[in-house]
Amino acid sequence: MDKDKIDKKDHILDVAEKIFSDLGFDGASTRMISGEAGVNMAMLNYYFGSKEGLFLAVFERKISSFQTLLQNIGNDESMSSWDKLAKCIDNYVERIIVNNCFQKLINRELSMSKRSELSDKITQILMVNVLEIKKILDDGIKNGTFFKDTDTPLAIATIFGTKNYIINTPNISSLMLGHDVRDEKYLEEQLKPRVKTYMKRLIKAYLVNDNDNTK
Amino acid sequence: MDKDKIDKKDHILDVAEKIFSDLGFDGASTRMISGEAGVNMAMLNYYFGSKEGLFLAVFERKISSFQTLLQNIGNDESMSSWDKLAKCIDNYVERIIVNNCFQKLINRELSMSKRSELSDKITQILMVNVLEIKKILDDGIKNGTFFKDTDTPLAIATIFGTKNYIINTPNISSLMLGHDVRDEKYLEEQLKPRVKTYMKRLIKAYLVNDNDNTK
DNA sequence: TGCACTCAATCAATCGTTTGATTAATTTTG
DNA sequence: CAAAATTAATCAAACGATTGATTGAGTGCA
Repeated sequence: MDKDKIDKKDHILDVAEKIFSDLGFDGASTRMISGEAGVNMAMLNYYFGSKEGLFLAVFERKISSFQTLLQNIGNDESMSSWDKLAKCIDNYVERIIVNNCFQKLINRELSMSKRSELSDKITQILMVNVLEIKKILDDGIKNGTFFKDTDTPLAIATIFGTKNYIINTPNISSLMLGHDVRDEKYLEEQLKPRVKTYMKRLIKAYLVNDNDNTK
Repeated sequence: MDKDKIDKKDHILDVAEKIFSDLGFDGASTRMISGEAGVNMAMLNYYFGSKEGLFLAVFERKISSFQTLLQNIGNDESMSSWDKLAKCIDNYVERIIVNNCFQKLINRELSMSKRSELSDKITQILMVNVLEIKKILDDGIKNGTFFKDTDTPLAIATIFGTKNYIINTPNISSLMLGHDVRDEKYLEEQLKPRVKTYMKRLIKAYLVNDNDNTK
């Protein structure tokens, strides 16, 4: 039946996403993916044409779900600049667990030196998030809520970069934290609230500081 | 002569570093490296044991000088905790931006979770640097210089993560900053001092804050 | 029968590594 | 000192394994 075919393709994409995320494009083999997915190896080429076609299919599926997710970021006029930013941070940290293996894929692709159509597409989509936060920061500086000499681009790099570091280098962050950051229970119950608290305190100390912050 | 042998090994390491950085560990082949370096393929195994051994040799050469630098800072009794940390940040920013293509490689390999042998060794080497900074932070907390409720592991994640984000996602950070972060002149003359200033101000605001920082 | 799907078997290419022979350099020995 | 013995360095060739991809025979359903 048609639905079964779609389910099977989707299942292959699920497995491929995981394996590509763990091992990279070169490190992942088509045999491994087909074996893990429980399908014949020839199915990958039959469905997706090639290994690269499979990789692109994984990406496009994720990106389309990303785009709809981004649409419900609204601008609440009743909130202060800081409350908006705090809510952004909370929401952002909240989402790191759901897509964390895909996040690794995205960052690895973006770090490749060659400029591809794919990385341009990813950049464009991620910039929506970035610009959302940038707008909040700029507004807050304009209305005097935030430190006027704030380095906005670097502050954004800190928010995204800190999270990326924890997720993308799990070996190191696990050693630092004393727990396996890949353990979902620990992630949900301990690390998530901890990162939220830390990130807001860090950013607030930098942005909303009324003593001498110039040296 | 002995010096020639060292020069040849060094030349191989130079070439290997470039190719590994461009293509990743899996993407780079031993044939490509030996061909580019103008040596017989067997020499790689003769000198470095294996492809992985070659990679680790490249890696250790890169990081060893930074490691001793960090240790010298940490062991300097004449500096305050904050001055030590500030110097670490300065040196770190100074260093990574020069070697940014290799840094990207390291992060790519680390983000692949399953390759046990290689990533474990990289982790082990990088942890020396992490622990050096952790020691400075812990000392500063103990002697009252730093905020007592500092989340040390996450603060470290911020230092490393912010820098990683800037250089690993050059497309995005270039758009944010309004300049191409891959332009070496801009990197050297503008971005580097800017990141140093920002990073120290950010960390200081978080660590050395005497007003209410608990909410 | 016709069509979409599935499979084991196999393809050529490339991978990292090993081998055995050869040359260059060094040390030991008479 | 010179010949001999030993070690180190280098090379072309080939190793077995694995890679992504293809084949052609078969499957079951419409």
